[in-house]
Amino acid sequence: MQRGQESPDAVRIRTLPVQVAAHLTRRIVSGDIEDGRAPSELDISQEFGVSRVVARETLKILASLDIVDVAQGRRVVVRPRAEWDYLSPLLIEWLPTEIVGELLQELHQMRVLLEPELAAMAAASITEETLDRLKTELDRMSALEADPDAYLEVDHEFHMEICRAADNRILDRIMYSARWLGTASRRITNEAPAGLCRATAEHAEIYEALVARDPEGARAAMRRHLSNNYSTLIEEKGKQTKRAARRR
Amino acid sequence: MQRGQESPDAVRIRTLPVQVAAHLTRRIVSGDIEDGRAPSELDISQEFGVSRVVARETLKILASLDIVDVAQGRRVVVRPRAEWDYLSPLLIEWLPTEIVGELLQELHQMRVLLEPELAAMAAASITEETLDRLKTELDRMSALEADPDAYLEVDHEFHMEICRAADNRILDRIMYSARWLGTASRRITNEAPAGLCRATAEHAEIYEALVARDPEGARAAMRRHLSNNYSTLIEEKGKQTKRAARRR
DNA sequence: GAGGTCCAACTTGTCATATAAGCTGCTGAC
DNA sequence: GTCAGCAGCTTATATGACAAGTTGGACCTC
Repeated sequence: MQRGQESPDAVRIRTLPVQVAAHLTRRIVSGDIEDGRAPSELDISQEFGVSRVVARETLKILASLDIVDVAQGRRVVVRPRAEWDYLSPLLIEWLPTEIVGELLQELHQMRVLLEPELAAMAAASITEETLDRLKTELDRMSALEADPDAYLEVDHEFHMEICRAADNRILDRIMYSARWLGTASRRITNEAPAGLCRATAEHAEIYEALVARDPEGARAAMRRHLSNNYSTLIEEKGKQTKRAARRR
Repeated sequence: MQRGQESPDAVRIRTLPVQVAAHLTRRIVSGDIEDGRAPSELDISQEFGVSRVVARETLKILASLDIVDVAQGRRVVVRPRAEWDYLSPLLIEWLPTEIVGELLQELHQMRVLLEPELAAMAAASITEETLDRLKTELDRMSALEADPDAYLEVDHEFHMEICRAADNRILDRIMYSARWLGTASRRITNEAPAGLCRATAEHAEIYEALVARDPEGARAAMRRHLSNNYSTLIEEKGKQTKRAARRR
């Protein structure tokens, strides 16, 4: 009766163009398609047995990720990998885990640079309503420590709330992309978040600094939080590497 | 909609879907389309006199900018403006100038946070080849002070080179996405009479710190450079506002 | 009347075919 | 050797048809 209750792990059915784009991207990454020459609409429709419409939308998707260049009359060309849109969760899903792992660290590096400043900015201009919402989320988090997935949902919302309070659409957009990136990569690596208990305490510290409208305090609290995050990230990566090594 | 109906000053010929997407976005921004209800494929194809294929691609474009949500069977819905992809050059082109002006300042705020750190990171790991390229660009800039447009090209390349040297694909992508606005803001600032001369000196300072592999120095030099940029940006904005007021 | 089932209408997803328009590289004239 | 021009490739757009998913209301049950 009630709809819209998709479980987080629900295998979302993706459209044909997305599936084909995933295949092609993986082939490009693996070096199966030589740089500079990508298949045309006709090639794609024949090889994958789809209509030209689907082949066309596939190329549009790849173009929107800056993976290829498409123009009328010209052949499709693969763009340099350095220019691909690594902020897109779609692309991240298609990349091999070792690259995703690297990107995760680079993502964290970005968060370390931005989030403490965002917290400081937020402390200067945060509203009572936002503080109320943060408090609510704080309570929900401490109640959800047994359910990592649900916890992470609220965790992200907590961080995004602070980001929004900083009142900068560019920075907000960046963190919004980062949020999806984080969940996408977590889905790939299937990595269990650790240290939820500690995280809650750290969130509380950030909240207190915001309530006090103390930019320095908020910056410092956020910085502590992220540096703790980083250690667990590294630990988890270590475990993964070991697991991967054992599998060989 | 026939092919020659673009506005006269539109230099680049854009595809039909892009043109229609521009129209629709402007209508949404102006409040002409009530939030939460966007036109369907059929509505679009009838109203603009285009085929369903074009209407469809239009919606795909809007969806890729997070302006709308599209799913099979469901009606198209307009997403909250706070979640639109303000990092996309397409969207920016379609927004009214006052919003673009605000975004310009928000972008600058982001650069102030990121670029000094990028410079510091680069100083720690920069290669001789990159330093050589930076030197070349430095020379070209001082030779191009009479030609603002060409100067800006090299200016941009200089900043991106440093960004690339920091060796972080996420941060690189962010700065790359911001390229359009970066050049836009730099074009404005460098319209100021003494702008280019001072900018060249500041670039040289950054370069020297990188050669010395001095993170602190590079960070400080970049910070000075950006804060100078900012003062001229504010001045220019003031002038523009006055001009606009006079025109009324 | 409240609550649930089911279907018809609407919407997006995909297919097939045809034509227009733009680019590339080769041919052939000079 | 140079360059105009054409042939053959490519993407862009149009049209019509059907598949598949959603929505909202009619209708049925209790």
